[in-house]
Amino acid sequence: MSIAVSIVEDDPQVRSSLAKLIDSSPGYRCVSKHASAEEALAELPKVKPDVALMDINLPGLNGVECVRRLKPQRPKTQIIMLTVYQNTEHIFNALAAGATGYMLKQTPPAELLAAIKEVHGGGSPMSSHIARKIVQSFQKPAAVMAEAQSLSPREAEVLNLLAKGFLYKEIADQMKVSYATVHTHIRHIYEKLHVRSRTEAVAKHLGQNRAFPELSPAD
Amino acid sequence: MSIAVSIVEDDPQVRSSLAKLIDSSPGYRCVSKHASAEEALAELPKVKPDVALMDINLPGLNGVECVRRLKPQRPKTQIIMLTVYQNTEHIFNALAAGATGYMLKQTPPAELLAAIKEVHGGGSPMSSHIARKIVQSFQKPAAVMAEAQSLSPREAEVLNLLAKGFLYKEIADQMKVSYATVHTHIRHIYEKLHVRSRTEAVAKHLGQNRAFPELSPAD
DNA sequence: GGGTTCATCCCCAGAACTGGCGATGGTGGA
DNA sequence: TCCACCATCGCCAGTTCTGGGGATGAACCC
Repeated sequence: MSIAVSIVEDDPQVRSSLAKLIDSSPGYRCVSKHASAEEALAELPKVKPDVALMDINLPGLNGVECVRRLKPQRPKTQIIMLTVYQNTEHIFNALAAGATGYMLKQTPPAELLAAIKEVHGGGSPMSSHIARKIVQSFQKPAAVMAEAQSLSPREAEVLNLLAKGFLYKEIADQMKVSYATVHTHIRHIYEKLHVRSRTEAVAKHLGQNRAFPELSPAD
Repeated sequence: MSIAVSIVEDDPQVRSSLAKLIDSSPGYRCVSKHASAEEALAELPKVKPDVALMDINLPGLNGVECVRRLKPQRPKTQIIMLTVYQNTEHIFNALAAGATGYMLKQTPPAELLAAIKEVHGGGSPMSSHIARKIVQSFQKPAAVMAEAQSLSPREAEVLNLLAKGFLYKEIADQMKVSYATVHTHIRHIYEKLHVRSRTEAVAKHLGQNRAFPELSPAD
C-alpha cells in the first residue's frame, strides 16, 4: 500500500507542486491539501493520513500549534515540518510539539520523498544542518564540562539527586550519610560550579538554557 | 581533497574491512587504524583525521570516554560512533561527550560512506531509529504537556525565570510586579504541576529526567 | 447578574536552604 | 613526611522558600 500524505501549506503554488510531486511518485499518494491550520485540524482526523507535511508559517494558527493539537488526536500520523526556519527555537518547539521530522523547504524532491518514506518507517528525517543543531544541543559548553569534571564522584551523585528535586534530608537518606554531609557536598558543588542555589546548579548540570538561552542570573 | 578517516575498533576483522571499504572508495582515505582508546588518544592528535569512526565497546577505556578526552584536543575531527548499542543512555552519553554522528554497525557500506561525507559537511548522520529516539527525547509525556498547558501566560513566564535560578525578588523586578505576586504565581504553578519545590517544577518543565529517568521524589 | 479565571497585592509561621566557622580520618602523591 | 583532596560529621545565623489565610479589580462567558 502506498503512503498516504497530507499537505498543510498556505502558498497555493508550493502546495500544488508538492501534491504533484507526491502523486506522480509511485508508492506515494497525496490524500488531502489544506491551506490553513484550522482547516487541517478539522479535516485530518477524518482523512487519517500516514504522513503530514506541515508548513510552520501559516496564517492564523501556526504550524507548531497545529501539530500540538493534532498529535493527541492522530498519534499515528507522522508529521514532517517543512519550513525555511533554521533557528533552534523553532526546531525545538516543533519537535516538542510532536513533529518527528524537520526538513528545509529547499530540500530536493528526491530527498523529500525519501524523508516521507523514512518517517513512515520509524525514522526521523531532518536536513543535515538541522540534525547537527539538535546534536549540539546535547553538548554542553566546554566551560561547563570542565566545571562538571572537577566534581568528585560523591558530589556528582548529590547533584543528580538535587536535579530530581529531593530535599537535603531525602538525599541524606538515599546516600546513607548525614544531613551535614549532604550540606557540605552541596556547598562544594556550588563553589565549583560558581552558583548560589540548587536551581542554578541544576540548570547548569542539565546543560539547560537549551531552548531559551536568553539570560541567566549573576551574569 | 579526499576525506581523511581514522578507525578506532578492537575487532581486527571489522577494523580491516572498514579500512578496505574506505580506501577503495574514491573521495575517502583511511589514514590510521587503532585497536584501543588509549592508542587512539595518543595517535589521533598527530594524525589529525577529518573524521573518526569510533566503536563504543572498546577494551580498557571505552569509546565514549575516548571521545570525551579526544574532542577537546581535536575539535575539528568529527566523530561517528559505530556500535550495536541502541539504548538511549549510550546514545545521549556519546553525543554529550562530543560525538556528532551515531550509526549502527549493521549499516550498509554505501550509507556509511554517505554518513562520513555528511558529518564532514556539517551534518549529523544517524541511523533512522537512533534519530527517532533523539527526537522523542524532546517530546514530553502527554501528562506533563497537559499540566503545562494549564499554566496561565504569566505563570509560564514565572516558571521560565524560576528555571534560570532567579530569586523571587529578582523575578519580581524583571516582571515589574511585587514579591507577593510572584509568590502567588509560584504557588499556583506548584499546584498545577503537582510539585512541592522550584527544582521539581524546573525538572518537569525542562522535560528532564531525559538521560537518567531513574526515580523522582514523591513517586 | 453570577460564575470563572486571571493578575495583582498583603500577612504570617514554619520549613528548607545558604554560607560562614569548625572537625576527623583516609588516601595518594611530591 | 607533608600536603591536597576527599568524605564524613557538627553548629549557628541569616536568608529564602513554602503553604496557609486573606483581598481587589478586570475580563470573559452564560
